[in-house]
Amino acid sequence: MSRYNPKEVEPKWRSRWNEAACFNAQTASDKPNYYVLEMFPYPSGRIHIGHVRNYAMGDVIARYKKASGYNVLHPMGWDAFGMPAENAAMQTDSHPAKWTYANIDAMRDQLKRMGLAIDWTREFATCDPEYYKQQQCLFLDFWRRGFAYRKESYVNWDPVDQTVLANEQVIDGKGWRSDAPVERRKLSQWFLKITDEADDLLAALDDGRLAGWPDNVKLMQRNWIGKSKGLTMKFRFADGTSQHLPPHEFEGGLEVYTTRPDTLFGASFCAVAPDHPLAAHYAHNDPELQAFIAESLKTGVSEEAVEKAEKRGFLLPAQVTHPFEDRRLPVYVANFVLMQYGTGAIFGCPAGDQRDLDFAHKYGLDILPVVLPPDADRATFKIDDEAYVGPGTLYNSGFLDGLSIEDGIAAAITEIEAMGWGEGTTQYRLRDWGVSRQRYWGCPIPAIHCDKCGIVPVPEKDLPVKLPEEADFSVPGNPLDRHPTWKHVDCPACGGKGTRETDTFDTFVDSSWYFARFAAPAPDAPVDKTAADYWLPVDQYIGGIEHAILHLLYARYFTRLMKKCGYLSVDEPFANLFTQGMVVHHTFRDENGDWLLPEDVVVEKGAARRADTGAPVTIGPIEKMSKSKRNVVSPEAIAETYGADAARWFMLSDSPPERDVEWTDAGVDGAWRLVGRIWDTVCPAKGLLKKVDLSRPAADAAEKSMRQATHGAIAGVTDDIENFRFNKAIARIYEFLNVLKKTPDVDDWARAEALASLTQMIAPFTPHLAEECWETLGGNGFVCDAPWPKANAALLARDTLVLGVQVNGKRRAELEVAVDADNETVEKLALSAEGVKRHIDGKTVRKVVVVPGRIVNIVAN
RNA sequence: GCGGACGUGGCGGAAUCGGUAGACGCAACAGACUUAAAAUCUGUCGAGGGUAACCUCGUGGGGGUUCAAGUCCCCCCGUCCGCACCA
Repeated sequence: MSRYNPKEVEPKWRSRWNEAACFNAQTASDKPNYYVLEMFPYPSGRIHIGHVRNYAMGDVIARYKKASGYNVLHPMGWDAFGMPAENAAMQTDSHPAKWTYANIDAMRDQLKRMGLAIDWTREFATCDPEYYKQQQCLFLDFWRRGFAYRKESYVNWDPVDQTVLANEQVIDGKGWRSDAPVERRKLSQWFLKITDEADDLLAALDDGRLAGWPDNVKLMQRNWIGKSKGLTMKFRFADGTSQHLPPHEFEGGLEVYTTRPDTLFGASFCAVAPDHPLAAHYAHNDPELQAFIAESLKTGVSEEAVEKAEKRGFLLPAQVTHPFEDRRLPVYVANFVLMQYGTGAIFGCPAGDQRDLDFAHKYGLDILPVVLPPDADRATFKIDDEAYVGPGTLYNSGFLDGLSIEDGIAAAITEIEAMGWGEGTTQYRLRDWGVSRQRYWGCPIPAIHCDKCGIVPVPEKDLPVKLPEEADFSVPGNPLDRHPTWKHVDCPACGGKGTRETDTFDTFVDSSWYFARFAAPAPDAPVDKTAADYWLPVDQYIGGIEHAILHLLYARYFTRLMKKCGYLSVDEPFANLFTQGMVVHHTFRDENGDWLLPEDVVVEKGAARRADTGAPVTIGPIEKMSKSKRNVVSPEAIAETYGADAARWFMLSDSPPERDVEWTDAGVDGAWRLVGRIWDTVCPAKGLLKKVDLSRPAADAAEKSMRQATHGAIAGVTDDIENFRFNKAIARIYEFLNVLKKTPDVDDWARAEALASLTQMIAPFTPHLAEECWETLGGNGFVCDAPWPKANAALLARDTLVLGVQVNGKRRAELEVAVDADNETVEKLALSAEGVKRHIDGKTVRKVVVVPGRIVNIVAN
């Protein structure tokens, strides 16, 4: 028996798969189709062990589905635009394209060495002009149909990266990548009208279209979209307080949005956001107000933590009238009102809203309770420091008195609508998607600015708008904007002088439709419709939970737009979603604060030092592996020593796939031992499949226990793979292997069945080893083409089973009984069992509970 | 603050419907092989007590429902994630 040598075996099978084009998806096939896709990687330079885990999971599914008779599409590509390439260009004085393509070459090579069942013929990078040309086509289509527009707006400006960030890229007031405090700037930006689709994006979360998605992701998206129903109404300005207001902006009054119109009778003030036009109007001649506004805007974005709870306001000269009662309400500028949500103005009901209550306390405003809690006494119920937001009955509320909150809301809306002061409306937290980035390394937005014609689309015949090859990356800012020639072009409409749009797309645009391009590449269109209809939606999408909101929401939105434009027929891109956990590791920094690779650090007794110099090292928190913090573990050393199979096996062992795992070096040995054990088990059976005809019925009925183990394993492993329980599938394979080892004397037929099944079951996990075993056993063709074994139901049934017997809920004995034994027999046997007799001796048996096939419990005292 | 998930041996984790807690792996320990080491193989491995058979305790803490609770209910503690002045 020769020792298994992955260094020889693994490359051999990879080249054989390659020659046979084993994993290329069929364009025409009568098999059912299955599209499995992992979120494509950013080409950061090297793959790390987290990538291995991610792609190994998809590979298990791909190989399992292929063996199960599907025409499988499992493609790979590169999310290749983005800032790191540009930063690298700045630092190394090279070009982002060069850096990116070099990284892609290196990572493709590494991924290929993992033995993934990928159709590499469909590979592309989003920075390929053929891809981004089609993206520009899509955009022109969207623009033409009114899904894209420009608007002047405040943006989140990252002062370090010198770029605009989406709201969702701002975390705690800081840039998601740079960690620098974000500033506000006003720029003219491109937007996609994702809010138009908010309702359908939300509805699909609940109506079964996303039944294959995890609940937590759906919940996050639901919260992100943040739909609320309420009333938009105008509070009329009181006589004599509005004569200086610009009439076109404030005609009819001050517009506010509320979800609680039932509390209108409790209103004691109105407030507008610091950046509301009304505030701006009065600030014009009021330096004090100007200062207040400036202060509020600053804290609003960057230092919310500092003055978190403090509600501050500035009283305006204007007053408004109450819609139902003859009284006036003061109007404030308040730092806790947000311009971006609703109308940027509110009415305050201190009794029913904590913020309003805090504000009322501070400025001495009336606090009139209007909701009486169910068990409260209206004579004594009072609001002190806590607003009442619970259920109850309306009171102190004129025509709403006695109504529930729900009925009160409806009645108030009806009344306001009848008065013509406003109407019931729906609001979303979700805002339109700003897609402009002031960067070089992205897909150019195909538009031309002309003094005469305004903004003109680039004609399709002129696409792609390619990035200029020469660019200056030596200073921050947008290299496209300062390029000497690139942006100067003729206006396609009038032929006069024009300038190109120098913004490029947010890279989330690139990743919003790549799955469609993989499935349906076409030379002259974004997608080939027939192929897209065949493959989409993606049957199984796999990726990190960190993309639960942004990427997944944008991709869902894009799919809807592409459907509206006739490119696709589905509106949901991903039928089933699995969010795998991340591989995490401690971060390490040396005395200078520089990040260190784990392989350069030695940790002993909780203290860390550099492997080379012995200098002390600070152990940082456990974080997701990322290139920037260098807490990455390279799979190369592992693959070099133990082979790709051991690395794959190890990454899928032990931990449930959805959970984060902390990387430890310790366990790889176990995976390597497994590889050796399987090889040692298979080797002595060389050529067995040539001797035995497994298609004929079993030779000997006496081998039932071996066959039961085999078929039990098949059933279990199959079920576990189907349900993404790879760790359990692996545990079952170990169990089966243990059984095989403990039953050396079985006939050839049963042994052949066991070993063939074992080989097939490990094939999705350790594909090279499986092929080598298959060949050794004398199997036909590739094991990856062999049909997945089917568990025989007759062999899963047992004749006897072992029942636990409890006395007063504590296990005292075990019984082996026939599966079909009746309760009386079981009860009799249980009562006479040795361990049981000891515990009921001298007691009276009060009750015997027999749960067939599960347990017996004897109650005695 | 709001919403969600989770808490099981030294470690990762298993336990499908409320039914024998700790499968499987890692680490550790002991033994075999070896001049020796590595590799491999065999065995032990929740805690406490007992020569042993076996007994007691045990799934973050406290209470409850039940013949029976890791699992269900209530309260508390802790960890993680998402959102965070959303009117």
